[in-house]
Amino acid sequence: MSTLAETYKRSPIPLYLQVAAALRRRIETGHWEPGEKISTLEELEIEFQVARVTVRQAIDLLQKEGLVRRQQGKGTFVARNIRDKHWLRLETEWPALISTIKDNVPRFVPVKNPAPEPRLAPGEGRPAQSYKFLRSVQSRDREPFAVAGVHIARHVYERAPKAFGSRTALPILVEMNDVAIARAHQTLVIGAADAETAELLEIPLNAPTAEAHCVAVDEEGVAVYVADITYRGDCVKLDINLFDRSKR
Amino acid sequence: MSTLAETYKRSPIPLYLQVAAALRRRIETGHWEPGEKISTLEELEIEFQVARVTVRQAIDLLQKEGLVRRQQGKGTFVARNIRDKHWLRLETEWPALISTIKDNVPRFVPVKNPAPEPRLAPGEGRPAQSYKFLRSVQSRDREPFAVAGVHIARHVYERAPKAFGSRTALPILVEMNDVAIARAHQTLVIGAADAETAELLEIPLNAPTAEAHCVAVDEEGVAVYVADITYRGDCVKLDINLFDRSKR
DNA sequence: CTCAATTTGTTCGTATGTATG
DNA sequence: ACATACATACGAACAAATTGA
Repeated sequence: MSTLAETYKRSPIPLYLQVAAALRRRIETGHWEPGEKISTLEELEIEFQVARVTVRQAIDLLQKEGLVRRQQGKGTFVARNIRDKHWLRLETEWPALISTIKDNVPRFVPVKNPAPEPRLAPGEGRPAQSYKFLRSVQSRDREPFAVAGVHIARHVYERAPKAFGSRTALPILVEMNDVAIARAHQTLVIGAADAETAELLEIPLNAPTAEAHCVAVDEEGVAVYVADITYRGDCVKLDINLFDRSKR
Repeated sequence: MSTLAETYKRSPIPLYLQVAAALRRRIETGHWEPGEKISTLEELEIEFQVARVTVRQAIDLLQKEGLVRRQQGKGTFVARNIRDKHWLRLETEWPALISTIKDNVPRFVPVKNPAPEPRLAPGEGRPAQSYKFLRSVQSRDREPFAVAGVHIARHVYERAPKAFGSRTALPILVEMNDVAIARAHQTLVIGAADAETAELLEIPLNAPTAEAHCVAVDEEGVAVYVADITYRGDCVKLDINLFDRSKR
């Protein structure tokens, strides 16, 4: 028995969209190179076990997206001018992290009242008495790639409110050489865009996202910086250096 | 004008599924606690700007999933027995990584011929002359959470074929104290499950995944271990230690 | 040039799913 | 619960373009 049908049924999403996503992926991963001919309708309808019209509907979508070009009697071909995915590297080491975000220019967006409380997991430090909450959208080439919700301990914020209102917060914190950061860490999970995030990032509702939760703790164990950053899932790439004996 | 409609239109996915996913997420993130009453149909139809029947349809789904319980005349309530999401921590540091995967018991699955060539990005080392390719499913509590495709340099594999056929490869490599690993690194992106992965992981086609690409290089600069591991997106959590002056 | 094989394009009928008011 | 409109999915048949024998 075909287990493919079971896989389809696991999702309530229309068949042609499931097929389209599978084909899109083959193109993105290079399974089919730019300019190359993809499988024929007949091969695809057999492989995916769906009707001819359904495969066509899926390919219609890809054509609208500019991913493929069709030619009657010849076949369907991957477009030649696919811009290779430009990844946004999320840094996993402190100095690199700071230096990459230093020059980001966030667009600050109004905060709905009341401002949310920072979520602090056990071991992420004691909360400060009060926080200033800022919300901003980070863009590159006019395209938004992340929304950040940042809590800054009030006593830290008050020392440079203008700076915090115009630049990303972490580098400012680092430059304050009398606010010593003792520890910083970050967790990362895969999530999905809620309505507000989807609108700010210009992505579909529930599109996959990377949700970073970043906390910096001062020498008294107080969490002076608590950020929740939601990245577009389709552009982030983590590069983790596990081990390097050659340099050390 | 409502920008919500635009957000909906960005996705071809049926409205009630988009709404269902949004509600599901509120429950999973704890926006609505177990046992708590969720918004009324009327509130939801206003918030999401859809017809009442569409909201009902969305909630029907959640009820089938066992996430909510409805009571005529009272409201809809979050189920009390939602098992809290148990995250699978992906380690980002070498010793922790090795020790956590050391005791994993993979289930090896047949490899389709021909075995794929390892993908090596620039800077990831020279390829070995030949590789042995193994494919396995990793599970926890009987639930599969990752599929791994592992390339092991042939000359390394031949020294302990039985071990490589029954345990995870990295710890075996580490134990071979004459095969010196000079560098190891890992990249991580968000992907989507293809048909084969979906079936092995028992998730819907195109469900979000975390795709890890892990490479270990020996002292001659040869990539002796190249793994592509696909994790279920709904269970992985990265914990990245950015900075810790308190211990060092 | 013609013919056949291949491949995409189009249409029809039917059944079911989605969304509204 | 009902009536309505449109979308999704199937199978089948036929049309049109391309290719090579």
